[in-house]
Amino acid sequence: MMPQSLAPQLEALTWTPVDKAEFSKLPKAEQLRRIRHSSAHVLASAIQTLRPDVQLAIGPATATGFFYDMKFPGEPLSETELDAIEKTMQAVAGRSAAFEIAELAKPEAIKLFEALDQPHKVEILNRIPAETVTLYRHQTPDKSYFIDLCAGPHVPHTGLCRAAKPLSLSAAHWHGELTPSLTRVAGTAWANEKDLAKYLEFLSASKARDHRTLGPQLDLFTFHPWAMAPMWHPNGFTLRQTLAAFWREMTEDAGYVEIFNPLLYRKALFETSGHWDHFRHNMFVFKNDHEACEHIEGKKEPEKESEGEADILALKPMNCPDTMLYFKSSLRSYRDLPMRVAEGQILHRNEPGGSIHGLMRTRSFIQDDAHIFLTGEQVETEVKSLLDMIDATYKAFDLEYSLKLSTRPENSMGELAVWEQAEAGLKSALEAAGFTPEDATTRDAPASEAAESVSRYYSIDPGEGAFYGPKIDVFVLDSLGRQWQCGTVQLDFQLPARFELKYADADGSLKQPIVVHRAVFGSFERFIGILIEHFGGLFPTWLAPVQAAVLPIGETHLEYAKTVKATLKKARIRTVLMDENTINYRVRQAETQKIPHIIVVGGREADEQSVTVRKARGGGKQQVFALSDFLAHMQDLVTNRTLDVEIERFDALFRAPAEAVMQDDEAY
RNA sequence: GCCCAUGUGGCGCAGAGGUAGCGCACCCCCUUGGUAAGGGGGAGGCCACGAGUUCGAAUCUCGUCAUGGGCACCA
Repeated sequence: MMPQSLAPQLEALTWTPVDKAEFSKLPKAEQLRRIRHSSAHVLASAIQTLRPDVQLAIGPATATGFFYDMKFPGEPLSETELDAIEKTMQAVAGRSAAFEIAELAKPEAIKLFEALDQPHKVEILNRIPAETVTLYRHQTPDKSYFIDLCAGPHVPHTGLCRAAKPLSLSAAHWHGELTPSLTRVAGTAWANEKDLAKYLEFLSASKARDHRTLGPQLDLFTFHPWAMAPMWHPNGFTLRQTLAAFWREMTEDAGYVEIFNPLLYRKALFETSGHWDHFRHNMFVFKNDHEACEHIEGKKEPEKESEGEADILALKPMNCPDTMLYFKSSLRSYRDLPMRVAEGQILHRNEPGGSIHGLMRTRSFIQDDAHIFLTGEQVETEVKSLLDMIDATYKAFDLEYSLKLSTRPENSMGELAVWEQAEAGLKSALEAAGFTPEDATTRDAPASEAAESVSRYYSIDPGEGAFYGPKIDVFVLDSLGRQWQCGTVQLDFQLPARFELKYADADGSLKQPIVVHRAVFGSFERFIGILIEHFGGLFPTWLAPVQAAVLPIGETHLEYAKTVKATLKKARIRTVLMDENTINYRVRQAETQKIPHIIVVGGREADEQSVTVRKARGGGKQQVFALSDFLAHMQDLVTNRTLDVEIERFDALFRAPAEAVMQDDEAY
């Protein structure tokens, strides 16, 4: 693997072992970060042993482990090789070989990595401004050295990387190239085998709360290869409707009106909005053609260039453009502003195949969408109250979230000055709502200090804004620690201009309003996916598709069971009667269906007009209520939207976002 | 869209170049008395789809579609 001719040159360098004493004094989190980054080196060395032709790119630490991007010029790497890689990694770790550093002038380093046939390393070197660079090496079981261009820092020896395991393999893009050229081998690494075992156990436990597992199991929805989106079953639809009612209540209380527009539009609408230029390839576009079937059947030749422009139709991918049409439908006054218009219609986006993911990303979905038309002076107050609404909503589900401010992207529309003004507006609204920008000091603060106020920070994502304006996004983690954007608040100066929106101001002059796009849940689909995992399928009573099950002990109690069910049903408590098979069997059925209240009635209950209630996930705990008291209790849970569930908290370690902790350039 | 992997009755899985098995669910009968599976019987699959190799393919090869893990994208 190492050309013999290079050996003298490398030996001539001064190799210094990583300081053990210094490492042992580091905080645990920093040690772990080094373990993970060093594990990437151990991985790379193992792969280089097995596949000497591998060309390495970057190998940073992540929130739960590490990855290394690499290229295989010959045969691609297969998942079946991961076992062999793991064994070799263990052999490398088993040697407890020292990590050693050497400094080298950049031109020398370039020559070295050219000789080693490592073109990506050469490319990285050419981007580094520094005069000298550092190399790290460790010995592999075959007594040769694995040498990597790397800023470090590392652990003292490979033995500290024994609780590491390669997990997956995927494609990765090298610095913005369109075609992926690299293979990413990702793995997990921990301070010790016990933590590793705990994490692996967490991964398999997460599978059980994955919404894609729980959804069909609880009869909420299923997927079908012919359907372009999830198919909602009665239980799932009930859940959606319950959530939608919550949304309507919220928006009505906050002074919104709701409109209802068609799904299908002539393309002129999207040309006006600008979406046609930016997103038409992700829209479902077709020709209004009564003879389409004949064309498909080959009975008719498609017409060439004769089609009228008006015949090109598209399914709407967002609610903004048609909401603009609503605003324009009559002359508006400054007295109407802020004008808050909600619309929860089905949206269709032709998302790339590989991005579709359960409920989290679908080709058809509904947003709890609304647009607010307002003046510049109203922006800060309105955005602040939106942030308050978001906070209240997420608290209602006991969901942890993080906020991200996304600024002007490369493909932005409009003037720079307007963008800057908009970004400043969002920042001051964030601050008015009590959020401060996250910087290095807050992020690295010990967890105990940061815990109380962690959601009071927001991060900044430069260049990630929409093409028409900056935005604040709300992110929530799924059961596997992946981040998903849910709520959003977006400023837009472009649509009002493109649609020539006007309102009459107090002095009678016509002025242009600003538009705020906002969603609190984001999409119902995604939010429900998050909720399923958050509650592990056992929803709080108010949300549960089936809120109570009535189980008569024996046949003689069926009449009373029916009375109980009728009483609850009459009060719109979603209740089912389960009267087939043994009582044990039915209790088990109700438990596995995660029905929050399992009501068992026998002779005693019938005599006393009472119910014995077993609370799901309560370990079989029972409570006896008078029927009327239980009804009042249920009504109370529903009207107050009480969070009557225990939410399982996973170790914060495992819930951390699966993002690279190190930046590319630190990690070379 | 990209790379790798996977696709076997509704679901979860086993098997494997000579034409398929288990558990749950489903249907029928009996059973139903106090909190997580009562008993017996039955039905259900051209092994994702299309082509190729072969005397013979569910099994091997190629393609398509779908799913999974990431990447890229995300109005």
